Amino acid sequence: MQHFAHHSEENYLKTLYKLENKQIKKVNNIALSKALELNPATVLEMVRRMNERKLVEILADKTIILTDKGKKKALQIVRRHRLWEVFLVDKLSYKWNEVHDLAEQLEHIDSDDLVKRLEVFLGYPSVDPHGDPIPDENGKMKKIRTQPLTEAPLKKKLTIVALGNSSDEFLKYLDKIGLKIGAAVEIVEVEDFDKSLSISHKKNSIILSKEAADHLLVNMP
Amino acid sequence: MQHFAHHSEENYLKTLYKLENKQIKKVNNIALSKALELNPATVLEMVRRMNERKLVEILADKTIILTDKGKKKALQIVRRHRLWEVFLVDKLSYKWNEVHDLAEQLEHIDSDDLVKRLEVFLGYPSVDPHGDPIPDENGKMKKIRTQPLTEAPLKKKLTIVALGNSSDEFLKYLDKIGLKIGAAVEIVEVEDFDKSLSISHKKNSIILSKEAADHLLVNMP
DNA sequence: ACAATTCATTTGGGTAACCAAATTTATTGT
DNA sequence: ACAATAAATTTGGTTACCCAAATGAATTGT
Repeated sequence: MQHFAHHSEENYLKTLYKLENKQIKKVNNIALSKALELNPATVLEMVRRMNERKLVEILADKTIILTDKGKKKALQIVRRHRLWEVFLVDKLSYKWNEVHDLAEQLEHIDSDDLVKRLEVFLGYPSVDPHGDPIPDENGKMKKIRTQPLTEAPLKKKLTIVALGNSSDEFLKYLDKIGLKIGAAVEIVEVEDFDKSLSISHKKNSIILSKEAADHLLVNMP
Repeated sequence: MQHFAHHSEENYLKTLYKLENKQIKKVNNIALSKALELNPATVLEMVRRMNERKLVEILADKTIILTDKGKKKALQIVRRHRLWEVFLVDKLSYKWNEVHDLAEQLEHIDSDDLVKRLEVFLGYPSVDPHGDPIPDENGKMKKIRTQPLTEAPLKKKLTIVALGNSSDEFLKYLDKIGLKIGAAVEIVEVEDFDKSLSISHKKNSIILSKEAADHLLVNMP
């Protein structure tokens, strides 16, 4: 009955992966500590252990980077996290913005077979409820190119693939007007005056402010 | 990012609950240690902590028993475990005998809401894949009375509700002859010579040895 | 009854994660 | 260049679990 192998380590890997991909700056001990909301001493200790396990490298300037091995593991966690999110939303009727903490727990369940079966059960989803792509078993992930709806071409079929803002207010607003990730839309017209957009969605016409449209990310072929 | 509150404690509670219900003997430190596969010193320490938390009582003769509070918590874990088992079998196509370890992990996911939604999603199952009843939110559980098929009455509609043996071989055998938990059967005849049974199932006739029938538990009204 | 066995308990350790506070080592603005 | 700032590191803890081995207490077979 041994519980959880390196539960924490997985959090470090995932956070490191996210920081490497999202930030411009190098990831140092302080940055990682802040992201993990842990004490720098704690993080330093852990990073050293992970270095010994060949999961990270510590460069001369103290930058912390994932090794290939670390990256692979990190992508596995990301994969689990996103698949569980799909499960929670598609099967248990959670909202997009409610699933993060639960997925954070579920991602640590240790079984590749389970994850594989989950993927099959969910019908091989390619993106999670936030529109982020789901890595395959080998950690390969399609880079999805997106653009804000405000920059997309008129009269083209577009799909909302992600949100630039996941605040409660925004999600509720989208709920109200009937839009969600995966929705097929088409820009009908842009109002010169205030840049508001008139779009069509399921035969309905919806008017969006420039601000709202800016946070709707659509596919870019 | 604080992980898991009292992950171990949940294992102690569940194990204690099972021992109290399955065993005739009083549960002492040694018995609990053996069941948990942990050192007696470890268990003693933990049991004391749980005593302080009012989850268990330590009687004068050193018997360890769950308090009402402890029992309630234990039943919650049992509920989670069994619901996850249903999920794994019904939705992810696992076999009855493959799900225990995974459910052991999943049962620690900390969210009552998730468990509730899971229950709804699974259609309010009343028993897990092994035929054990699933407690409701308040810990109430129907006691299912069972009897071996060998002791059940002839020519009555019976349902296989549990197995007296969960070995791989037995499960494979059942698979082969088309029987599983939930199956409706009826005893047609008992052979005097070797006590083998002829039963009907889905319009087919199946011959079972006494030994096999002994391990098939059916409902007892 | 009493030696043998079993159980309970104590003692002394161990590991994985965590922290605060002090210290050392850059880095940086003037 | 050099004081101020920031980052890295060290030191000395903590908690939750876990163990082996020694000791003490209770039970049991003969």
